[in-house]
Amino acid sequence: MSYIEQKSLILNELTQAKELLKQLESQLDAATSTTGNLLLPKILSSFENSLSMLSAINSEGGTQSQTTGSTESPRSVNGSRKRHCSSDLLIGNPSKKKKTIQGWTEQVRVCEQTGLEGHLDDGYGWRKYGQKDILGATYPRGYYRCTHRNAQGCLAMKQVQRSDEDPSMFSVTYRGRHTCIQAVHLLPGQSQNRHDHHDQKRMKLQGTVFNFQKSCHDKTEELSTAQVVINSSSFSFPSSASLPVPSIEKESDNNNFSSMTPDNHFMGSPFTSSPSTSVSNSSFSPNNFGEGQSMQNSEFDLSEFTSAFDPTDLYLDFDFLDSICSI
DNA sequence: CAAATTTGACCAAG
DNA sequence: CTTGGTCAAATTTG
Repeated sequence: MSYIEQKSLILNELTQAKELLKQLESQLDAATSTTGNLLLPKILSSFENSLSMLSAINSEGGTQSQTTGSTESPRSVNGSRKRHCSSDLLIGNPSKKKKTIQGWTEQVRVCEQTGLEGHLDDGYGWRKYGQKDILGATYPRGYYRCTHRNAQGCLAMKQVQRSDEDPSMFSVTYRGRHTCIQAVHLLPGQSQNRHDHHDQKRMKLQGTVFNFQKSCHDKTEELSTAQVVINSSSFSFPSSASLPVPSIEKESDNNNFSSMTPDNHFMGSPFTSSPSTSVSNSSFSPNNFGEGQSMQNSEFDLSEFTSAFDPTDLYLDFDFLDSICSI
């Protein structure tokens, strides 16, 4: 079956499911189910987002599956490139191109419009390892990697860049997946905090407006951009965490927001809220750190993070879509 | 003291 | 050459 055929099938199914959801919504309205009414718009918007993003996927290229198929970067894990003795290393490993694009798994824009202390935490510890001025951008781009890179070989990274036109908006680009276990959050004393933290986050995200827009660039590594507009109007966050805050904010001369952290979930909220992380990543998500995946089945919050980052996976990560995948 | 950040230099790709 | 990404020494932070 060709890629295009699969795509149209999935589109059909999604559209149908969306219509069904609309019907369900109207029925629920009549029945006045308050809890359901909160969820339905989210689910609906997820469908619409999925549809738009799916149609954005290049039909013949299959760019996403390609890029994410090899999520792990080619760079050596031990990766030390020494400045002085680098020659032997590179000669010994000539095949490796070291960096390249291919790992971009998700790009999320986080915009905190009103909230000041909106401390969106993605639950991970990040260590900044670089900052660069980007051509055409007013603000520098910060480079972060997982704190546990050395300890656990976690290759997750992210880039944070403040938007030029709207300085209150950050563009966060994730690369790689977390294979680490965030020890902080597993501590008995703090696990409860983390739980609460999550709950707050979830509540917060209920007031979130999601605008998924296609970024139909010609670059193959470019993925659909999820624009997350967060109306954190009434939520104040205890800035309990000593989370790594991008240095951008420090140099913010003007901003009223003093502690904004451009963080987010890997998957954006409409997806994280579905506990159906049965992980339907059939073909993708080649995780070489097999032991790190043991958490999938048990911990709900962890399963959120271990889910695939490939948008393709994201969209198909619904239970009722599993059948479609098997087409 | 360790851990995180800053910052200029290095490196590959275009 | 320029540009974006990374390294690592120096510095800051807790």
